[in-house]
Amino acid sequence: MPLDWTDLQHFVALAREGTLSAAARTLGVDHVTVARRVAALEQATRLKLVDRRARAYALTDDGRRLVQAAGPMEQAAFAIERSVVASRPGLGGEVLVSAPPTLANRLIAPRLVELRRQHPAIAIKLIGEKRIASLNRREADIALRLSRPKEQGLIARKVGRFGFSLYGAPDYLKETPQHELGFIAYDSSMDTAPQQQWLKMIAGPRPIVFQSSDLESQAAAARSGLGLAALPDFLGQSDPGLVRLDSGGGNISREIWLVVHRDLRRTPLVRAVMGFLIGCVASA
Amino acid sequence: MPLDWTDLQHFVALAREGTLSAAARTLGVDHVTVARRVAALEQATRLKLVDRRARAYALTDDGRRLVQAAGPMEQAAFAIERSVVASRPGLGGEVLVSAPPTLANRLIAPRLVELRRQHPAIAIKLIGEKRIASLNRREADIALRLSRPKEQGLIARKVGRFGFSLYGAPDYLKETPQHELGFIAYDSSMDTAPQQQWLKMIAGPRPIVFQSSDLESQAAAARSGLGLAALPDFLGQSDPGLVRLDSGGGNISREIWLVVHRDLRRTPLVRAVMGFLIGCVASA
DNA sequence: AGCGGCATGTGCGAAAACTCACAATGATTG
DNA sequence: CAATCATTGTGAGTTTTCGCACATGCCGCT
Repeated sequence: MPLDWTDLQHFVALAREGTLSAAARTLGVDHVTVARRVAALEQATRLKLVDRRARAYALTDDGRRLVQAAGPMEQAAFAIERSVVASRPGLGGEVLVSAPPTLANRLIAPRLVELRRQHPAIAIKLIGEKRIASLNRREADIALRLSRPKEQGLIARKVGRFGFSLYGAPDYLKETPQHELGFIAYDSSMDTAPQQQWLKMIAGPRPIVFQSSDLESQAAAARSGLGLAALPDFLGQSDPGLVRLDSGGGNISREIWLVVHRDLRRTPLVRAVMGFLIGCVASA
Repeated sequence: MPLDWTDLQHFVALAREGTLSAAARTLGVDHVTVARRVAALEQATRLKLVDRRARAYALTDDGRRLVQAAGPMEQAAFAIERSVVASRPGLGGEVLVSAPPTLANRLIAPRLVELRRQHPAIAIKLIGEKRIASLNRREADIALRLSRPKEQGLIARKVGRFGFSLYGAPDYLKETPQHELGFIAYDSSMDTAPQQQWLKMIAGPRPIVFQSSDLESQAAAARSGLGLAALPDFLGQSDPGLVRLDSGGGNISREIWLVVHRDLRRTPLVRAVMGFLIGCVASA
């Protein structure tokens, strides 16, 4: 009798995520279940697949071979999930949308009511995470990204652009001389982002007084008079507690890319949501 | 959360086998389980995948699409099973061998004891069926066939040849004039087999007095004096109750092919069994 | 060095899945 | 046309599987 495919599924998830807990999260089960199913697979194959180490599991040679053989199976499983979504008739069902947090909160979320009015049966699940969701693994059906993705099988389309400017509280700007201005930046994990490098260039020798991974926090800090933050114009312009400062040092802008998997691009449901998203970012 | 792979496995089995019962047999579960898992898959995908008809299930359009998408997944699963077998270390474990019934009974089974003496840890599961087992689906690890297979990924090697001759009981041959001889043949499902066509050519207008799908039955009938049967020489020669008749009309012989999947050909365990099988048929 | 976060292992209770046995239905065959 | 075979459907009982809660252990940070 054949191997249990669920055992394989759990094992592949463990191999990809590295830990029982992470694998359990992606599978929507308890970590104990993952451990049990992997043990079951080891017994069914009579192979030792993992070394139980303290903090994380390590695959044995046999385990690596099995994962390699199982890679195509997982890809096929993802293709099936996409096929299921693509088969959904009409304009009803759940669509997973991934977008950078600020885009999600400021441009999309406020206008979801419009979509719901037009297509009451569409339920959007909006994932506002900085981590780029994998469309291949169907962590999302549609994604908004700030750069063109390079992955296989994905269709990307430039749908908008927005500029960054320096924003601060009006009182702060009035009271503070140019050379004493403080700056608000991303944390160092974003050092490679263009807007971060642009901000640091503008700041020059002047101090960075606050770092946050979250743009909303930076905006709030700027609003309270802590310093200047590089914010998207769609965020800064609409905030009555902030004014735009002409930085003098040129401006920077980023593109917005709409990304969808090839398998889903013709699905009515997905197309409807894509149209809605384009409307959201066109105004930026 | 992702689809349950076991649901997919059961659905694919149902689609391939056509009935709940047959799918349940290949999966080693009860037919109720297959029905329940397919229902679960329908609920998870929110698609109607099968039409419950009286005698057998019929796939809907969505079901067919899903099966098509799942085909690669099943292929990958079979590849994994082969990979598991190929990973087995040393000369121990179970090997599934498929061979035509007579070859299995007469050439292989009597010599299994030799293999067991040489490699005590090898357990052979010998499947003596006329139906050709699929090596791709891992219904068998090694197969002996009477013709070269055309399937992808399989390695075939000619390992022997055996001739057919007419055999009958000595008394029957002495007492019966040539033109009154009766013949013993396969049933009509084997009409395309060369030995069957050869027998009918020899028989000419003379009657076929008995048909059986089983060579052993034909031999037994011939032994009892019912008529002449076309038997492999390795079978007829070793039977003291039968004598070979020079048919005059030329002879016929069939090749024996040893077939193994490419993924398994280098596995020590499989190689050992292959060597044993070659030894079995070389004497034919 | 102490502490917080994250990961794994264990025991138990609850829930779900599976098997078994039997009934019903429809197709095929003599 | 009856009978038989194979399949699907239903209900009951039992096994198994799963999730929760807690304990333990390791790493990184202060």
